[in-house]
Amino acid sequence: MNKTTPPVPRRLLTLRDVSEASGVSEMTVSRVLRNRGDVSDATRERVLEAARRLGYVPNKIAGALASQRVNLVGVVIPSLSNMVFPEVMTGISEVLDDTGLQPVVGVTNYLPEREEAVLYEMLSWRPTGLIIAGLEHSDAGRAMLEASGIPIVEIMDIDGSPVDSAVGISHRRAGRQMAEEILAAGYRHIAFLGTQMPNDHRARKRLEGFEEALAKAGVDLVDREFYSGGSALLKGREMTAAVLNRSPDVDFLYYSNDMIGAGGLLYCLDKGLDVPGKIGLAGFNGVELLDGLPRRLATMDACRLEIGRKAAEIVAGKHQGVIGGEVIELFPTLQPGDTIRRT
Amino acid sequence: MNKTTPPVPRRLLTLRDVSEASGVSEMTVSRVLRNRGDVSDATRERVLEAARRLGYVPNKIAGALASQRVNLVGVVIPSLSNMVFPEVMTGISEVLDDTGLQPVVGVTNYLPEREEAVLYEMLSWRPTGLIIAGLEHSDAGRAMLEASGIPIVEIMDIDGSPVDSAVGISHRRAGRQMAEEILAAGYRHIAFLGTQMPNDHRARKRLEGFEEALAKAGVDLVDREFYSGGSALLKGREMTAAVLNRSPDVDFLYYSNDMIGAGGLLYCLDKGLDVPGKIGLAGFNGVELLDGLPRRLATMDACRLEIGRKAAEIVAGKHQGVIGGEVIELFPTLQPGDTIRRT
DNA sequence: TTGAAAGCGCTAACAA
DNA sequence: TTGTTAGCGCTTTCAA
Repeated sequence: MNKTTPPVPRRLLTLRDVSEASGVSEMTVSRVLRNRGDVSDATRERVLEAARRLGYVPNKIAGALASQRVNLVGVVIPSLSNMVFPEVMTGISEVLDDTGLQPVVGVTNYLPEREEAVLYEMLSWRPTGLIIAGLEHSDAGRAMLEASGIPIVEIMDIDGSPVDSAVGISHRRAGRQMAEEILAAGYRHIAFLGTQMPNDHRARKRLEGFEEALAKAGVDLVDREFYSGGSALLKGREMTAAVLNRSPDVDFLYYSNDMIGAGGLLYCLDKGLDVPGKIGLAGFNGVELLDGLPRRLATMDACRLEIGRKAAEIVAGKHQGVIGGEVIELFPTLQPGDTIRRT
Repeated sequence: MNKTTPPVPRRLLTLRDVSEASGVSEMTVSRVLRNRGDVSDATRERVLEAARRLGYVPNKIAGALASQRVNLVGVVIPSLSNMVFPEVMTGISEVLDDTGLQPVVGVTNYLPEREEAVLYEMLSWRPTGLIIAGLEHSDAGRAMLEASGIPIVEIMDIDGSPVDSAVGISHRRAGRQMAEEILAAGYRHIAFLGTQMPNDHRARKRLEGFEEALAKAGVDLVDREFYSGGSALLKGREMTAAVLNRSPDVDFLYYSNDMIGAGGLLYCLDKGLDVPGKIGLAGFNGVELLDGLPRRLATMDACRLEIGRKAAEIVAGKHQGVIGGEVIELFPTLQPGDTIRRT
């Protein structure tokens, strides 16, 4: 079948094989392959040639055990499918790429017990550091983090007490800010549309901040609607239809994320509703998808890229002089777009 | 600060610590923690209690080295941000969750040199198996895969020669099928809009198949437009505007993915064009986003979930009796939606 | 049912 | 600049 396949070894190659093939001690081979210590150019060449010819791939398991060093950074996030975490990952990768550290992703699906299992699994590989979304963990999870002895960075959120370091925004404040903007524009009959996720603490905090600011102005939510599963864009349409039917006097729709907000916007435009005159809309996240919609949905950027970058910097030890335990708050910008009345 | 933090150990715990705390040999502790061999209930309890109390997390590095077994499956994909790979990951996780195997993701950004680096890094952890997108790899990459001695599953595409096993669809055929559908509907002035990505071999093959089928009917592409970077939805609009300006007689727009297709659809609807009467559109992937659009874009489902599942099953050894080297072709369904004329 | 010895493949530390 | 020795923390194997 294969004409030019190099002879498939019956067992995996070890340093010893390269050592024998190059006539140099294992130790020197190890030095060459790690670019460590002084090795003569001649020796280096011999070793590299032999390693290449044999197709040797080092065994990091043995290396890590011997050196007590692992170039892995655990990243624990609730989901990959909602557009926000891929961007966080991008920020993390950007920074780690220069450091020799490798991110390893674990996904929890917003389930505390999954988080615990993922954490246990990750920590058992003794990573150099760990980045984890959110400040809320099970007691056991928190205990593991505390006992891990490595830098822990909790990301996305800063409304709470981190185990070690934290990088994020205040979702409570973000909710408040949006509420204030909406009130300032004169809307008073406001509904909330969000995900049915008891463990999405950030969405919960945004809603709390939102209602708090409304209450301060003597305004209560007129209606609320929750969904779970399915196409967010479609759900946004359906929820919006439901709310507008049930509460015809509503003049503002606050969505817990941009995808359902986009669905709501498309629905309103389909129906020929006057946006933002008769009815305003706002989402959250600042996803780039919004740029292509017929009208720009009001939103707040969640600083995803920057959160990833800063978290990676902390793990990589780039914030020198700090003994850990730093909290970095980022400040999202409110993008009023075209779906909030100008005042 | 912390009232109830368990005493933070100055060094990480080892089996020996649990052994001493429970008065049982390391070997027996190891057995208990792995549920292996016969251990009396009394001993088991003592050990588990001690491990829990100390907050012991096993060191998988040492375990893997000693046992020559690693419960990791490498997954190498080009990108996390385009909606298709998260779904593949979901399929993989679904199957692996029952097997004790853990996926570890590496992202290549469609760069062959990154792929090579990621592969090297992954293989150096001696995973149980490896799932990798695409059939095209650098020579060195292919050599590493062949020498790895583990099950390799190349996914998404079957138009080529796999190193070992493969699960995917024929993108060439998918392109042909869509072309035939479009021709059957009577469209003749067809343009292609896609990504500017020399290393997106699957998009390339779809276009090749597409043009091949057109040629068979004596039809040539009227126009083509490529983009890179930015919001796909917005780019879809811009590209569509450009094509319609440049080639006013175009009656069909074939997009290389659903996101730009969705942008194009929104643009056409904005402009009040008669879709699908005067102009038809089609994308590729079958992303759930499409469900929320004002009109359903024609597309082909890429079988992402199923590809992930099948690949994981192969790696997990669930296809017994097969000695490896199996190729599983899946058959995407063409969803004509509302953007191709009915004939 | 439990324990003791050997060693997985590599690297730290030291010696030559 | 190169080599030797002694583990890293666990599991395999074999003995008790």
